[in-house]
Amino acid sequence: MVKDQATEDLIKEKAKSLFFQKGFLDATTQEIADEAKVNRALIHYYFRSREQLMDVILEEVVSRKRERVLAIFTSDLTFREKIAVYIDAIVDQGLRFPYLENFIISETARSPKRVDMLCSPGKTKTADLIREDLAAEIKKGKLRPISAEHFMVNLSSMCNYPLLAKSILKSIHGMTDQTYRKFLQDRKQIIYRAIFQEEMPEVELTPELKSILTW
Amino acid sequence: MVKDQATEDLIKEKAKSLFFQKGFLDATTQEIADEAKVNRALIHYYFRSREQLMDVILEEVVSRKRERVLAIFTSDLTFREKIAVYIDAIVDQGLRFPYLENFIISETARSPKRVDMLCSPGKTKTADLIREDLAAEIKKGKLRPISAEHFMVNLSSMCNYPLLAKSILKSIHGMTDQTYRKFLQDRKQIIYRAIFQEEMPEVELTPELKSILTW
DNA sequence: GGCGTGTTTAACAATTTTGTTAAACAAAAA
DNA sequence: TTTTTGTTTAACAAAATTGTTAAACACGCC
Repeated sequence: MVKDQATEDLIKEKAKSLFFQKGFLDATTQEIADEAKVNRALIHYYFRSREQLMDVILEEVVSRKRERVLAIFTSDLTFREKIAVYIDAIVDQGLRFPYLENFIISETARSPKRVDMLCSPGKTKTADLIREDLAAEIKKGKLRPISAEHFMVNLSSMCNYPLLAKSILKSIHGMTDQTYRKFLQDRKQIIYRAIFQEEMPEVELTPELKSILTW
Repeated sequence: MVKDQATEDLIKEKAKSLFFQKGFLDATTQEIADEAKVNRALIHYYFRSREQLMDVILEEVVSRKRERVLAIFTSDLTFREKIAVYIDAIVDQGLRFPYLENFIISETARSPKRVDMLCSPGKTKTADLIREDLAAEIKKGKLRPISAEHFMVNLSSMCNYPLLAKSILKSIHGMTDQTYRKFLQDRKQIIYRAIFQEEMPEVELTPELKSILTW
């Protein structure tokens, strides 16, 4: 008999749901087991320890995200279309998994080991993916000079921070979940304008790109 | 005999140091006691429970931050000078207390109770502080139209996110602590330019403002 | 059916962590 | 000096949490 992949996946899925959707970033093995309706010892049977379960999940979710970003930036869209799609993808993901980014930030802040796992030297850097496109834009005078690193940090900051600070934002501005979603949707335009000082284009996705971005 | 304020403060200071500077966001009461070189029970004597110690610290640090922001935005600097000073203050604070923002984000994500404590209805919203200035700038055609809320979110995102994602950024770009500090210093200019498309002005602080911002 | 392999469970052990309490202690007040 | 009040400590209790293990179980295969 082979390891029951279904059960293993179930545990992983339920753990993710607790971490990313319900926001129980410090969920115990018991809570995870309850959620998956299995015995707690099963978690140790499949993943050895809580720590390793975290490793697997973090690794999986980050590499998926990397794939998606890679797909966007290696597509044959124009530079500005790529950025528009990137913003759209990141914000949508944040709406669907409200605590994913919090999880990544907390875990990487907690243990440096985790960071190394995610950012090993071989991995492609987003900044490298846009460097040429960016330089071309700047040369054409369509963008103020800026390094690829700072450009990416500006971009991902404006996409991710409002997701991280969700509860604070909601409270300060007295938003409901409804209005918060609306606010984030609006931000897509806002972010694009902050970067390019012009309106965000409508982008027609290729079926291939669409399939990678959908989940 | 009065409660020994010195001891109480010592515990608070050492806890903050663990949380904000050393990054032990989940430090136990024992670790805090060790750091302050006092018996663990003292923490309960002064703060009743770990939870309440957190409350006190979070409340204190956020209200201090609020004071500083308020001082900046109610000063008689020009709008653009205010923004320049704000960027400078937030980034410098992030360099001095690398985990403060992580602490705020984790704690507010963990328990909604904490959020309410920080953002009670009476509190001044930053967005309200800049609304008029912002409208004036826009009317003069010196800035593209944008709501005060989105403007502030853009601004604080670009200031805070690189602090939250410190370990990730360092790892991806192979930065040392040295180069990371440099990167953040450079960002001050970058952020200002991203917002106003022009160089950041040198600002002469009034002694009063300076004293509030220094700590 | 019986055997063997892999899965699942219940029970247990060990550790960590928080919170309480009673007693020791220090210093000011009577 | 004795009392009183507040501070500090050591020891204890309780709860939560992780990890282990041995036994029960399910299922394919001989």
